[in-house]
Amino acid sequence: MINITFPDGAIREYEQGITGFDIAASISKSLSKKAVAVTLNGEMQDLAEPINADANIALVLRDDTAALELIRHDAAHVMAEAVQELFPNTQVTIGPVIENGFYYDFARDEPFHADDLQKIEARMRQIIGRDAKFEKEVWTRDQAKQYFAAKGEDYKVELVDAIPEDEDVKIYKQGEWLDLCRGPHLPSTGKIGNNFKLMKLAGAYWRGNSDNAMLQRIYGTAWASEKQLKQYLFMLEEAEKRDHRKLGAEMNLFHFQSEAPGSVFWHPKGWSLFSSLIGYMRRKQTAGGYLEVNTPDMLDKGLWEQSGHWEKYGENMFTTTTPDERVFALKPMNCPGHVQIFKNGLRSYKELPIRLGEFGKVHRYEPSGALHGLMRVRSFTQDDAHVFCTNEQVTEEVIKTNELILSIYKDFGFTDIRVKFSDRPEKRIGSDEVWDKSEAALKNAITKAGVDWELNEGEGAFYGPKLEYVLRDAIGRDWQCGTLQVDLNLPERFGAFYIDKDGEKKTPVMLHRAMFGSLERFVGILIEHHAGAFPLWLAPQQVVVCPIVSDMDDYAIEVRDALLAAGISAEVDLRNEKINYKVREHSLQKIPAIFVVGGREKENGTVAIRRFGSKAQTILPLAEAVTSIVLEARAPDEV
RNA sequence: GCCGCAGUGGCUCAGUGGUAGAGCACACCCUUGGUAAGGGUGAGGUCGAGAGUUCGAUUCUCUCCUGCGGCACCA
Repeated sequence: MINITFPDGAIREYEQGITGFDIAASISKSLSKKAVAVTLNGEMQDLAEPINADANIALVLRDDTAALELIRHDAAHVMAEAVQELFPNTQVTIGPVIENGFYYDFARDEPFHADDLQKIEARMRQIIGRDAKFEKEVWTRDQAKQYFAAKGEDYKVELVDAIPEDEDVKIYKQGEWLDLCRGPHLPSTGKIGNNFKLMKLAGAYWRGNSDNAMLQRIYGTAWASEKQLKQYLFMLEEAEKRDHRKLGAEMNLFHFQSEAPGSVFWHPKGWSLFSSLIGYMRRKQTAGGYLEVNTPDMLDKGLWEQSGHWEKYGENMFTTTTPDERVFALKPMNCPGHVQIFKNGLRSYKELPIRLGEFGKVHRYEPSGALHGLMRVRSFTQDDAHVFCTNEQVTEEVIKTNELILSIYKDFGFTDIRVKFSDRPEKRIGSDEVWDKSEAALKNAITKAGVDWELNEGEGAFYGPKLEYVLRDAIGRDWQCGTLQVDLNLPERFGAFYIDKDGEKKTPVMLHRAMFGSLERFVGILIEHHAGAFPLWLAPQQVVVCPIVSDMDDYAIEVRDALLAAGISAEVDLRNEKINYKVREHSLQKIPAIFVVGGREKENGTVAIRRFGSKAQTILPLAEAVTSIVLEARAPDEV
């Protein structure tokens, strides 16, 4: 007999080899119907798996969050079966659960088409209707390899080979179909339910490696209930409405065109936003002890060879050859330029730390398929800075920078921040000893700063380890923005030094950091975060004044001028249109405030204010209205 | 870069092997209307680029460019 402990602490005795299903049945019939799996000492397993020793168990019911993973995983299996039934010459590869759903990668000579998805989905519903049991078998390695080889499933053979020697080769059958799988699964396909949808087709490399074959991936979403599925689909629609590319065009902020792929044409309103960000950041940096500089966009190839960029970053660089045959590269980073400023003249330890900031526009030849609106471009502006300091100052500078970064995100309403620590990449410069030092220094500093971080192995910059600040927007999407890197390599390569107390030359440590990261991307994030409805301080156009009839035009202009004089960006809409029309149009443009002026307002020297997102009208004397807008339009650092 | 899909007036989209249409936007006229689309008239397109098939291509084929969804890469 074995002792089974339940979540409420109750202990019951059962015969050895009893299954989760039997245990559920021993408690109640309804429980045995609802249960889909069991966690044994915290690990989920099949309901049908025998339990052979004392254990803590908890039954997993179909509506539990934990069951969602099984629903999605099983949906992937069913999709694979459906695909093989419909398209016999298709190999199956892997099909994991992902956030919100699942996918399965297939190898097939013919491409799938969008309308195949409906067919596959219909077949999946049939398979689910058959309600076949998921049955686990343990095979020998050879048996599995022979089976899959005979079926022409080359990828599965490779997967069997990759299973560690001490692990069983598990097979799950669902009716006639079977797959190599670690499990666990639901009791039967019927438990998956019908709340799933195939979403899209995509190419994906086998094992995520671009040297490997391109497979065909089908993505699906699956949920426990219809309500959840609908909610998810609704959320996707909402996200689409916020798409910065769509809003950017509608709100006349910027555009792209094919002659400059990946480079932005900023329109007046978009540039106003962009400039507000720079103005804000300039104030924050000045307050933080930074000095602003500006360095050349194009520098001789030789300098990039010296920095190591030519070798390690060359494939991302734009170059140009002048009529006199010199080769220049457009800067992909600002650091080499900043080192030149540091080096220009003798530096004393008394000057350190020196913090040089630049709103530098960098150019990077990004793979064509990576381009994506403002989020991924080929030329972008960084709020880049380099802090030159002594070894002893690293910790304090990292802590300061970290504080500054977090306070900035907070000003923009981002409080859900994750920090990733990326250590040495394969493609790098400098010795392992130097890397040991710089990684330790950065780790030590952020630990002191009290930052929780997760390791991002091998993702550092080629010259040093880095922190990446990932922020989560209003609808739960993550964006990488800030970065903070410790660099012991470039200063040495460039022969930068300062004279220390003892009169000796010392090589400074260089911290690279950006807070917005890319201004372009940050604007994109803000557009999506606010769904285009910017807070007053950022809104490119803050107020529009609309006269109701043309007799009020002169007063409307007076109101507009009062706003302009107070530093508010305001326009007046004198068009021969009804007030309804004007309100609609300016609301679609998400202008934060519409000042409506008619006969009553003109007579009383007031304005009727309608704020974006509300139908309410507030009547205020003009001077008061201007003051309240001015107060609200202050940047967060000026409040 | 790789896989798949797409590219028609400023925007959203319809359509055809015999050189194109709608709505919105735009211009002009009428209308002066209190908080999400008043009415009329008009102008606007070498149907992404190049080549091929054809008597004839925006439509079919190929190549390229750009975009979209992923993958890979990354701020």
